[in-house]
Formats: sequence, C-alpha cells, structure tokens
Amino acid sequence: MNNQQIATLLKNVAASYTISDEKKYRFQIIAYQKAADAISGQTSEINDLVKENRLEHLPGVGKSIKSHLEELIKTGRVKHFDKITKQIPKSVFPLLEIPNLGPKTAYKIVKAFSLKNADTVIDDTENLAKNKKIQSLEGFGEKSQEVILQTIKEYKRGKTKSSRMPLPYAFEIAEKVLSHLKKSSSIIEAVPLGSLRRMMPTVGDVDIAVATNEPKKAIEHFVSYPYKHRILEQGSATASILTSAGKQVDLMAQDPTSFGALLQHFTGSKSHNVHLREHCLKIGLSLSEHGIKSVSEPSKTKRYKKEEEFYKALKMDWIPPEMRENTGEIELAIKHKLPKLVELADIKGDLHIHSNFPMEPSHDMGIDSMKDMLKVGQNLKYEYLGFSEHNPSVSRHTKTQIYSIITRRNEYIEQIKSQIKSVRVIKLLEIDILVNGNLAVDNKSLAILDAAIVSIHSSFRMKKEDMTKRVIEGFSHPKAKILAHPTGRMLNERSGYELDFEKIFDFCIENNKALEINSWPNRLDLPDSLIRQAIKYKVKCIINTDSHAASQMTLMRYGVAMGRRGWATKNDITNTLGYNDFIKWLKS
DNA sequence: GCCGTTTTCGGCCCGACTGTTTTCAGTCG
Repeated sequence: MNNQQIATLLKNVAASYTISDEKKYRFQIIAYQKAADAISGQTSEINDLVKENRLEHLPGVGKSIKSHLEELIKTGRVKHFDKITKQIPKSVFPLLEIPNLGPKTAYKIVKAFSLKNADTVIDDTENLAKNKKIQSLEGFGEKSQEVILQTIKEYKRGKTKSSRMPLPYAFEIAEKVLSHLKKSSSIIEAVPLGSLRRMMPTVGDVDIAVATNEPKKAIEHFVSYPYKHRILEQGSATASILTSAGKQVDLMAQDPTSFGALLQHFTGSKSHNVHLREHCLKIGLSLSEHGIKSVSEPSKTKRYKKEEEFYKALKMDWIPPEMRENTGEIELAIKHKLPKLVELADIKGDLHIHSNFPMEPSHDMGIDSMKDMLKVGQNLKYEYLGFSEHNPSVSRHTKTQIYSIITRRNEYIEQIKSQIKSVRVIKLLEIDILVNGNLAVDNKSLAILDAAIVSIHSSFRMKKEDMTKRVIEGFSHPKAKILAHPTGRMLNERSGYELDFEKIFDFCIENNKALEINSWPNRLDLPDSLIRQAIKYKVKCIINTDSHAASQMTLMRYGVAMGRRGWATKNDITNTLGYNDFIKWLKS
C-alpha cells in the first residue's frame, strides 16, 4: 500500500465520522485528517517507516493511529477502521475524489438516489446530473448540479489534482503564469509559493502570491490567462484556474504592506502553519495571511511587509522554506538553533556527469563533449569536475578491451587538461554493481582511475538482505567512494529497490564513503527523509547532477534543494570542499 | 485522536469562496 492509498483510507475514516456525527467526533475528524495530510506529504514510504519502527516521528500520528497503521501493514486491514466505515455506504468514498464533493454532499447524493455500487457511483452521479435530477434535492440547485457534472468530466479526463508533477515542470508553469502577471501594472510583485517554494520533489498545484494595491484588477488579469481551461473560482482576494494542460493554479492577492504575512501563509506547509498557529495561540497571538493580531485585541492586525519580520515578531528565526514541514523546525527556530543549510554557492564541483566520449557502455551515453561540459563548469565557477561515464558494456568487451577504452579516455582527458586549466578534471567512472556484488570493471582498470562511483542498474527485485549485501560488497572496493542514486527510485514510475539503510549508513561511516544526492528531477535520490537520517548518522553526502548533456549541469539546484529538505549543512556535503581537500577525501 | 514554553488534562488555525440561503453550510488550502 502506498502513501496516497493510506492517506485516502484515513480520510475515509474522517469522512465516516463526519457523516455519522460531526459534533461528537469533531476532534477525531481533525486528528484523522491531520494524519492523512502528514502521510500524503511524506516523501518516504510509510510502509518502510512502519517496518523500521520510525513512525512516531510523524507529527499527527500518535499511539492509536500508529497501532492501526501497524495492523494495516501487517494484515492488510484495520478492524477499527472497518467498524467506523461500515456504517457509511461504500459508494460515498469514490465520490470524495471529485473536487468540491465532501462527505456531506456525497452522502446526500448517495442516500437520496440509493446509489449502492461503489464501482459505478461516479458514472451514476454523472448521469443523474446530466438528467437534471440533482438540482431538485434540498441544498442543491442548477449551478451546483452543473459544477458536479463539469468536475466529474474533468476528473475522468485526468484533469485533477491527483497527479503530481515533477518540480521543474511546475516551475515551467509558474514561469508562464508569472510572465502573464507581469503584463499588468496592477501587480507589484508575483512569487511562486506552496510546495514549489518548499521544493517538494513533486508538486500538485502551482501557488502564486501577488502584492497589489488593486486586488480586483490583479485578479481579473490573472483569470484572463490565455492558456486556461476554465476559472475554478474568483473572489476579491483569491482565484483559481485550471490550465489547458489540466493543472490547477491558485492565486492570492495581498496589500504590499501585508505581503510578508501572505508569503508565510501561502508557503505552508499546512502542517507547519497549523502547528505554528497553535503555538502562537498559547502566547496570545492569532496568525493569518493578513498579519498578526493579539487575542485580547482582535480588531487590530499588525502587518508585515517582509516574511523575516513576520517570524521575528514571533521571536523566532526565519525558517528556510525547505524546512517547513513541521518536523521540529519551529521548536529550533524558537530556540534560535536552526542549522545553517547548504547553499548552491557552496558547491565546488559536479562528480557525476556523462560526456559523449565513446565508452561503448551498456547504459546511455551523454550527448556533449567533455570540452563543452568543462566550459559550463567554468561558468558555474566550479573548481573541479569528475567525468563518470558508464563503464564499457561487460557483455560486449573483454577485460583487456575495457582497459584499453579507459586508457584511451585517460589520455584524452590529459589532452583536455592542458587546454582548460581553470577547472580541474577528475577521472571517475560510473560502474555497475553486478548481481553477485562484483564491480563491472576489474582491479587493473580500476587502478588507473582516481576513484569510482558505483550503482545498481539491473536486477532490482532482490530481497532486502540480498540487495544490501550486494551493494555493500560492490561499495567495499577501496576505489569506490560514491554510491549513486542509492534507492533507485524514479518518481511517479517505480519506488526503487529495498535496502537496509542503517547498515549502509554504518558502512559509510566506517569506510569514509559518501552517498549521492542525485539532482536528476525524476530521481531526487536520496529522498529527503533519508538524507535527514543519513545526516543524523553523520554520513557524508555528495550532490551530483548525473548530467547527460552540458545544459543539464544547472540541475544542481534541485539536488541542493533536497539536501536542504534533509537539513544538510555545508559540512555534510563533500563536494563543498576545495579541490585539495576533496581529492584527499576521494583518495582516502 | 493528538499533544505539551502556563497543561498527562483540556485545549484543538484561520480565512476565502460558492451556492443556496436570508444568515449559513460545505469545501478548500
């Protein structure tokens, strides 16, 4: 069961409580929704957290829900959940997937028309709306019937928030909308916020804040966005549109004098905001996107132009957006003990890049020359670059042939070195760890490299113990210093292979090896939660791009963002070291 | 059901928008 499925289950429990007796179960409902939100926002699999007994670190998941989840992972169901949800017709739950249909509305429709079949309930509701049967129900009308019909159609076409997009794609949408917004003189400033600003690996919808003295004009301009499918809502302070590609864009407008409060509010996460607001209530302050007011004097709101001022007014340090997931950052900010996170400018080199040098590998080659990639390295002000093409294919070459290809590449690198001197070149290779734990390159060839990156590219479906053994065996070679994309996950595609990370961490510490934070947008691997854990173990990480083209070398920002989401400081990342120190580590 | 900088009891974020109402309920983020 994946996180979204678990979150849906918890939401269904909350919905069941809402329908049975909203007043009686008011706080259980909040608790279950909170837990669902916490889990759907988690980037590592709850399945693993339960198995590794790390679940208590999730805020919103306490003793009771934790034991329910343990039962769920173990047996596939939860008796307590079954008891609660059994009181509600099964057909209510699929309807909750439709935007704007909450528990009350869904239940009303199901009950009024005796819709019993959960498999067809969405079609049934669509037909009822088409045949104008819903408008006569109490509390409904022509408009709400039309909205139901419309949203079900969009849901069926996949135009819904359920599919999350990779971070760079979300940035692209944001850029397009921003360039549209800039055309209006009513908009003083426009900034993308939400999960985009927190640099979540995937983004559901795009949130944008604007500072304006003419909110009505600003919002009218926003909803006139040429690539919109339709306007979802439009008020005097906020509006939402669906783009023609089916992605939702939310906009909030605010007076420039309160823009800092809006930045804080709209960046989230929800869980961060709720926790922060609960904390502030205890000291008599009520927070909103407008500013801060005292509970004793609710008519007066203090406004803040800058987000820094907002946090400062709460006697806290400003919290980097990447940390705002309510995992302890608020407490540290109060104590002025936040870590100083690694920054893009700290990075001194990229050690995982693939040039087009003809290595005859079994995996994909790069498309640009070493020279072109070095030029980009120069522009990025790097001190060093490590070329790490895939090893020559084992099935098509003898050991001797592999040795001669690597020798040829070394000679070519020496030539280039004499031409470009501002960036130092390190001779690496990305080498497969074979099923038996051996490396795909023998000792003689390894000896002529500065070091090696090792990684898994085959036979993913091994048992956790076997895979851990395989990785550690390959990683044990003295030349192997970096384990690339350690979990093997591909976002929205596959969850990766299973590894015992406590063992991997221990191994890295004992042998002074580093785990890669791969910046490739569909990988972002290590995942942030594992980075956080690795850092706690004092394991070194290294942030690389895995570029297969010179233009991809700027993807470094995404890897750095994941490091920041995992609370990594400059000291935790080996490629923040200057060349001499880095080489010393690499050859240690 | 969760949680702890006045608490192991007694609290629980805050506001916007829409449709169907005639002062509000439901949904969302």
